[in-house]
Amino acid sequence: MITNKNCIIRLSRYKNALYRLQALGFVKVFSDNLADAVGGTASQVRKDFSIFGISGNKKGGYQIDSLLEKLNSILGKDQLHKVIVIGAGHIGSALMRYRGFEKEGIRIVAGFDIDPAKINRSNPVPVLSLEEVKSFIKSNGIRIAILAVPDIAAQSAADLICSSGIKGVLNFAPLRLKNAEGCIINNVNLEIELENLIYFMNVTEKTK
Amino acid sequence: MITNKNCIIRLSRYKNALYRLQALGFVKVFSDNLADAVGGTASQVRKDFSIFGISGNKKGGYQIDSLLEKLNSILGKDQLHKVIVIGAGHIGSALMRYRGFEKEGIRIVAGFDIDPAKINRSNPVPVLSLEEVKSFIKSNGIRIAILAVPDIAAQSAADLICSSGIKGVLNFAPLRLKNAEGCIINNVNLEIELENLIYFMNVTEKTK
DNA sequence: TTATTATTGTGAAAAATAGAACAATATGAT
DNA sequence: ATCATATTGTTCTATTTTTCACAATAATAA
Ligand SMILES: NC(=O)c1ccc[n+]([C@@H]2O[C@H](COP(=O)([O-])OP(=O)(O)OC[C@H]3O[C@@H](n4cnc5c(N)ncnc54)[C@H](O)[C@@H]3O)[C@@H](O)[C@H]2O)c1
Ligand SMILES: NC(=O)c1ccc[n+]([C@@H]2O[C@H](COP(=O)([O-])OP(=O)(O)OC[C@H]3O[C@@H](n4cnc5c(N)ncnc54)[C@H](O)[C@@H]3O)[C@@H](O)[C@H]2O)c1
Repeated sequence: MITNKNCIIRLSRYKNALYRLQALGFVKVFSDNLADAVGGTASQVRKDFSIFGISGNKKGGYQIDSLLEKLNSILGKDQLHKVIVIGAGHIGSALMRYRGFEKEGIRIVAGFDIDPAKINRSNPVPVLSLEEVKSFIKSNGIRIAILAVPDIAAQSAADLICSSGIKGVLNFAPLRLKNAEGCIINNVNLEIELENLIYFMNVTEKTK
Repeated sequence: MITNKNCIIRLSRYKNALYRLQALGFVKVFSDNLADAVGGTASQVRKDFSIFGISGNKKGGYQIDSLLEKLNSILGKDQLHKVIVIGAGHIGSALMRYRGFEKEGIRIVAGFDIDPAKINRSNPVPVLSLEEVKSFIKSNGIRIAILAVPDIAAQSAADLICSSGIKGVLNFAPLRLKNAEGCIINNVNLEIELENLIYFMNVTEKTK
């Protein structure tokens, strides 16, 4: 089993680059084209493919369409993923209004909030009461949730949705959540992203 | 020079955990407490500290206050960082309204948009015209920008701000930007984050 | 004071990841 | 039909990152 997160991120990048190349009319691609496109080495591209049993043609490179098919299958993109958002505040609303996920086969189907003032059943993405979340998850077979509630509420919200059948959570609250058995929690911590950027800005500055 | 991004992210996590412990009244901490708090191993905590010349006391652990001082200094948190946001749309507005950055010494001082309808000089965080961005960066000594414009506009916006003196960019547009010499661009790609989550959900499901 | 214990700091080992090298081979040229 | 060339697939090598292990030593107890 591949546990290398960076490797999987590269697969996503290859896939995105391939769509761009395809849109430009290209039919085949070489490992060094892909390396250029995502900022890696040709050797790593081939190694990544080799790990997943993807092969091309000696001297002929890779057929973009069949390569995309394989990558999409590995990345689970051969099906639509329904996602819910917990917390319809600033971040939650921005995500619910974002139309860019659809083209990736990711559809935000509903938001949930504890504040009655946030509830709106007639939105393009309806915002429902948190009390309905359990039954919504079960009856719609939802497996993925984005957590965008205040820090203080994040753990209890995570517990609630995981016990309702959610298998993967993308958490925006800047704290480490205890994850329930069988549920993966990934974090998007923007404070830390900025701190990281600042660190590397400072060291490159000093080195120069 | 340390180029290990994960290591720097861990330093941020240690720092955050230390503030929580401090708030709970703790004065000293051991490597295994920190390991528990951030989800790592005690020896990695000590190794991370050792890399940066941070030392504690044999049998006595680490003094939280002096440890925080050192981590904060490494992470550049002994000064306020002024940040601008380019693109006052969904994501940009959410970030500008977010009050959680202040406690991290990160202050969003202005937003910029190309759409006159988005301009609002009386907001708590004013939204100005993109035409003003160059002079704003120079006269306020801004070094960091968050890029939250549509994909199609991202490269030209990045070029503009980097040539105006920005040294670090946190980019939300889901594409790889060519970075100008002397300017670091880090990406927050939520599509890829979700894809990654889906991949690992699927493999753990299959393995189980 | 001396012994015991807990914890650090770090060098060495192991594991994971990336990169280089090159044989194998398909393609296109002559 | 043969040769030259370009590109893959994979093995081998190098680098990076993590973990282990334990001597050094400070704190505490006897
Ligand atoms: N807004 C940002 O730019 C930003 C940046 C970084 C991190 N974050 C983090 O993202 C999270 C959300 O931030 P935000 O700015 O959107 O906050 P927000 O206050 O705007 O929105 C939070 C929403 O969650 C709802 N809520 C509270 N408890 C709930 C519960 N138990 N179940 C469901 N809904 C609940 C609130 O009613 C509110 O609508 C926070 O943890 C914050 O730290 C936000
Ligand atoms: N909203 C989300 O949840 C989300 C999620 C993932 C990625 N993103 C990415 O973040 C970026 C912004 O998304 P959004 O939803 O906030 O878009 P948006 O359309 O709501 O906002 C973009 C803003 O940028 C402004 N703009 C356009 N060109 C500009 C320029 N050259 N300079 C300055 N401002 C300019 C527009 O006027 C608009 O106000 C996009 O690249 C998007 O793909 C957004």
